[in-house]
Amino acid sequence: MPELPEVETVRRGLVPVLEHRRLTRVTLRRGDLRVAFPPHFAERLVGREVKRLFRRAKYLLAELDEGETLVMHLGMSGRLSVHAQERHRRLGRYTRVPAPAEVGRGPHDHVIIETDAPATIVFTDHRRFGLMLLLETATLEQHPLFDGLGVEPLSKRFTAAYLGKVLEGRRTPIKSALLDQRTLAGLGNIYVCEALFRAGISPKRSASKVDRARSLRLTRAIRSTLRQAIKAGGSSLRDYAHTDGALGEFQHRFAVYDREGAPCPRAGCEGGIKRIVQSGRSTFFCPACQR
DNA sequence: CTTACGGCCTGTACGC
DNA sequence: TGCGTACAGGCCGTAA
Repeated sequence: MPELPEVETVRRGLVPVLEHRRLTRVTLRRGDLRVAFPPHFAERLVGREVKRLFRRAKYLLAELDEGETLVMHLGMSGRLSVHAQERHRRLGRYTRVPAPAEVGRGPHDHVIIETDAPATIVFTDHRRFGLMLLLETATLEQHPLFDGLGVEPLSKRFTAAYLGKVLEGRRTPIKSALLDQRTLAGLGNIYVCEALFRAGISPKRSASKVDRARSLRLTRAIRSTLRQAIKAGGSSLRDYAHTDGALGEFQHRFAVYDREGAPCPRAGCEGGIKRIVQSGRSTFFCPACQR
């Protein structure tokens, strides 16, 4: 799935069942994701409290007590679904009624996390490009996964000046440079295509030849695209869904992505959307308005 | 150093 | 219907 807006939407869905909650049970159904689970992964999580749930690039991070952080990445096809458990009052005490037995029983359900919300969270990933790790909070930024990531595109540090600086001297096309998480953290193929269209920049333009005016337009286009996508709950194409199973809506607003042959949506433009392949990935753009 | 490419997995859509 | 091929939102290791 998931680029920044999708991961952010999932994060918001998980906050009520994770933040300031305790992990009561963790079950691993299979252990062969892109990165193997650390030893005793499940046992180490049980009983821990989640202090906050935040996002860096496309990573979801649950900061736990005792100085450790649970790192989650959804890869291409990962999903996190929340199944609320009921709380019944019986004999003056609250008794938990577990989620139905079929929850977490799918062939690609890898991890089941129960919390005292009470709720069951299931991590599903049929392509197994996702990962879950437990890392020390203090040295998180130095870990190879995070060391060298670019700035967050929705933070104050993301400015036209920053963009100009990180694109300087790069000989690769702007499309490829924006997909590189060291340039900017969190963009993927969809939102790069959409932002370049909004900024009127050709995906084939050399990154080093994105001038001042263009980098200003691009900065604004990236911010507006991401903000609107988050507001729409992300884009649901194949695997992506919210934690409650609802679908995102932003796919209905794509100007270029997956619209090969469609007329360019810009008023007054007679051109059509073209698809090309750049470093092995599909790029969609309007050759008439993107220069 | 930078950049390009293949591979990791499985599922789905499409053409014959 | 069945089969083969291409492709999919990410990332990493290797090679040039």
